[in-house]
Amino acid sequence: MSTQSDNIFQAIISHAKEYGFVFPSSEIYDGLSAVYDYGPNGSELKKNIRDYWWKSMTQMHDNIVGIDAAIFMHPTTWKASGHVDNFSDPMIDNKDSKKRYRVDHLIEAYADTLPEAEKNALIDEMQQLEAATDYAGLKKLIDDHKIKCSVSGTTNWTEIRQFNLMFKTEFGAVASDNPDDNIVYLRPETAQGIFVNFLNVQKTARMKVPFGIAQTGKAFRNEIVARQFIFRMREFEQMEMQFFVRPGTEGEWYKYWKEARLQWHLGLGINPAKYRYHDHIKLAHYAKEACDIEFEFPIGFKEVEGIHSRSDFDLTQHQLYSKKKQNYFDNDIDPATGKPYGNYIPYVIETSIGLDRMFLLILSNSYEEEAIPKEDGTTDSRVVLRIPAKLAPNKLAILPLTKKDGLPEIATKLMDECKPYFKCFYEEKDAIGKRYRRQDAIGTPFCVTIDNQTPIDQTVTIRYRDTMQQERIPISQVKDLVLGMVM
RNA sequence: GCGGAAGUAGCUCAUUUGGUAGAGCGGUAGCCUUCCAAGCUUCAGGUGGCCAGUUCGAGCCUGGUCUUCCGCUCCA
Repeated sequence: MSTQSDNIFQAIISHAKEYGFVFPSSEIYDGLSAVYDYGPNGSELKKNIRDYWWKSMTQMHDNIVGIDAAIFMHPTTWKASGHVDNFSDPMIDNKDSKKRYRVDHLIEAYADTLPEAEKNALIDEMQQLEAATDYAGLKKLIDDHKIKCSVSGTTNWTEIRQFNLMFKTEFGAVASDNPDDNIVYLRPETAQGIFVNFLNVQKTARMKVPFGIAQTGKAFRNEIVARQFIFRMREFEQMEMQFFVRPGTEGEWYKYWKEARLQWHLGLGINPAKYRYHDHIKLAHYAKEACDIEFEFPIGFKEVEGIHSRSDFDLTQHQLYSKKKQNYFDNDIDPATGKPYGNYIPYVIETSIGLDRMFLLILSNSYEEEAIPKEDGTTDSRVVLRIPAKLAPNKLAILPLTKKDGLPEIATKLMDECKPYFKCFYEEKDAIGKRYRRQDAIGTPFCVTIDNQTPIDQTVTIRYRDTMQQERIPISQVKDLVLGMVM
């Protein structure tokens, strides 16, 4: 990361706070690590992004429907999904070098130095201990083999501790004798709320494969390192769509959604050169094929969205753990046999985008510090957020040039006319130039100014944020003109 | 978690060796202004991150603590 892009990132964070987009959580108590709050402009922008996604999924696809599942889920959900076992890595620290290791990495690195037979025996033993979550046994394994820290060269280890990905809490007001009875997790992904409702949705909405279920909502993960502003948060919001397909067709649907999702991003008018795919080589336990859509943030190319071919892993797991059939009966005729495709567990293509990351993407892509040459030879500066008009917190600022001569009355009338259709901002104080700059700073795409000519011929000037150009139009056309640009 | 740096007004920063804090910008209210951060005036805003210690006296010295930033470590 260069110093310059680092400075831009810092400037964006400051700007976000100063103009009411993003505040550090609980700031008066010195903040809470990796948690942030969205302010007045931020919550509008975030909502607009969410709505834009939701509409593109559910309204623009007649084979995708939405749900809103609870954050709390039955704890067995997370055993079935693999989150309980696969995402709690045991860790160990060397007391001399202060280095922290994942226990499996430490033992595997040591095993690589051994002859083949000894190596395999050691790995086997480790895996059995891991499966039994026998931390004492793993520690003994490290001690018995005198495994050293590569930095300090000593065997002075702490006890093995578990790193928990999921937040745990207690369910029910009455304590149980067995504390495990009451544990629920805050969901680490929204996807499982879709999977456990697969048949409910399919039957009640009368959906036929291929079809999708969309959902937006909060998810929670204990990150090891909490940095990089809202890019990596402990509480964050996902926008996910799980698309259920006939087995054997998952390859073509994976390709379809991989392409469709990038087009969604480009449809916002963002420079294609700032995007790239990152295909996964090493796949998660549930994945068949997977890629990320990465965006060039000021901190480098980072993942915004993932497209995963999850096979029938999740539904099969839930069938296993719940003992409830998750079959779908496909009445369509298979041309190969002349008979219906019949019963099967559908395969799933997942598209999963981080709403907060998308927010940061829009902010990063929009932020610009501009130098403007003035007529007298000096230069002016402005900070402008070139937020796509359809996502901007405010669509239109209505500005009477002065507070006199009946101009505020005309402006208020225009405000009342436009308000039901899109978010407007009214301001009559300070010089017009200052008001324009304030709107630039929060990304308002259009300003109209009511001046002394307005009462005479019912025209106003409309000023465009990106070019700073203005033109004179009839006041009666303002609403439809803006509406046409923001829909 | 480890190492380094930094915490003074909403923001950016001053306050020469210890003597109870200032400026610019921003905000507020008004005047004047007919289109890009203009001018004049008004007002508000800080127990100097927090807690101890040294001292007659601490924003400044000492210790602790918290937070943030940078680097390392980890990352489905």
